[in-house]
Amino acid sequence: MTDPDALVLHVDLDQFIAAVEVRRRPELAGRPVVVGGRGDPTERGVVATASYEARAAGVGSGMPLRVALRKCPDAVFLPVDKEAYDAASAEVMEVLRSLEWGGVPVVLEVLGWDEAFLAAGPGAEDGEEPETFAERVRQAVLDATSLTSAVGIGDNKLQAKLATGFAKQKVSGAAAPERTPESNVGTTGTGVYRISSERWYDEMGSRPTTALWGIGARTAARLELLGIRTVEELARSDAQVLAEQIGPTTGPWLRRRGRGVDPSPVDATPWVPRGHGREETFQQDLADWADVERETARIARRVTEDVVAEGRAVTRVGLKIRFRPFITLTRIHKLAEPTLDPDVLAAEAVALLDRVEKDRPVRLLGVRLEMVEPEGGY
DNA sequence: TCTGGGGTCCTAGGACCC
DNA sequence: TCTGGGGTCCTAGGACCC
Repeated sequence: MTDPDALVLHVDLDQFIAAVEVRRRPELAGRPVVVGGRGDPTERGVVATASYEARAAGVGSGMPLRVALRKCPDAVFLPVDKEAYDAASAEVMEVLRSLEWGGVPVVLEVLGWDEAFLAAGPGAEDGEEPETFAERVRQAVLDATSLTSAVGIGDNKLQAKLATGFAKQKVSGAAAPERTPESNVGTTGTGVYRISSERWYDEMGSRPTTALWGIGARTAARLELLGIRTVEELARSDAQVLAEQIGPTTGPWLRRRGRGVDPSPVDATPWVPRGHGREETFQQDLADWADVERETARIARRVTEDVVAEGRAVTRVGLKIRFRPFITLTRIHKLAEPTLDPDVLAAEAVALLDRVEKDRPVRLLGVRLEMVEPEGGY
């Protein structure tokens, strides 16, 4: 019998941003939709999400909007509407939070707009199989929000998260690229996938290390220098060498990833932000330093509003500046006294500009404000 | 065709103190 | 006069994720 205590589910909404846009504009269904920037594909900006139809034309997230326009001239381009996605996300999370598994409320860890981990709550009773529960999760979200999702099941968060990726391949993957998630609604067994510790190496062993959650191209390249290319090679690697070459914390962590081990619990503690920031890429580079100072102060005041809403004073002020062509610097300063005074914070941000060379046109400016730790810690 | 924006966490190195 | 080393704070940058 399956012990639900040992299991983790990961829920991931399909094409969340594009799906939210199509949901409120049904006439867009079936059309290529690209969401990004201010919705003008001739401006500087990149694709946040592309619908399946746009993906079929070669549009992918992170791609400059101008490139997306060239690849898919028929696409509908829409601006990023954060408030709409916040609201839709809250709808989804409320549905998930209300679910019971084994007769008790689930433990829900929200991971972003469109992702969450679920675990059985304390005292849950054995009974409903995880695959059955996973289908119930998808159906509940669909019924309440009209949004489709995939669910991964694993013995821990790492496995569940990776399983969701496989579930999505089953829905929209290479074998049937023309299928949409909608065509699978109601069909049992699609959009759900399970990985287990017993099957870990069968599923993951021969895949490149980048297939793991938390290993990107840079880390994969470093591992390759040590002769480690696949997940199984990472799992079998010398712990000593990894700790020496990669670091005493990150080395062992990477090796655990390779072995499919992830001891981190599903944690329902609400997220408390460390800070807030805003950055802006200008449509035209700023050549006049007076403009740079004015824009820095403006952004700093804007971020101050976000922080004031949080109610915790600022301890550190950070500046990010990107020059032409694409040279990025950061400067940060710890304040003598925590404050929420907009004038002080704007002045601190502008003062950081004196710590960079003022000799090139500015492409981007960003201000980040870090807050004092809340009472009781994070 | 130039390469977004909002976050977090880790590491390395310098300064400073004991 | 020289030397070693540990601990902590601070900053800059790297890496990753959604």
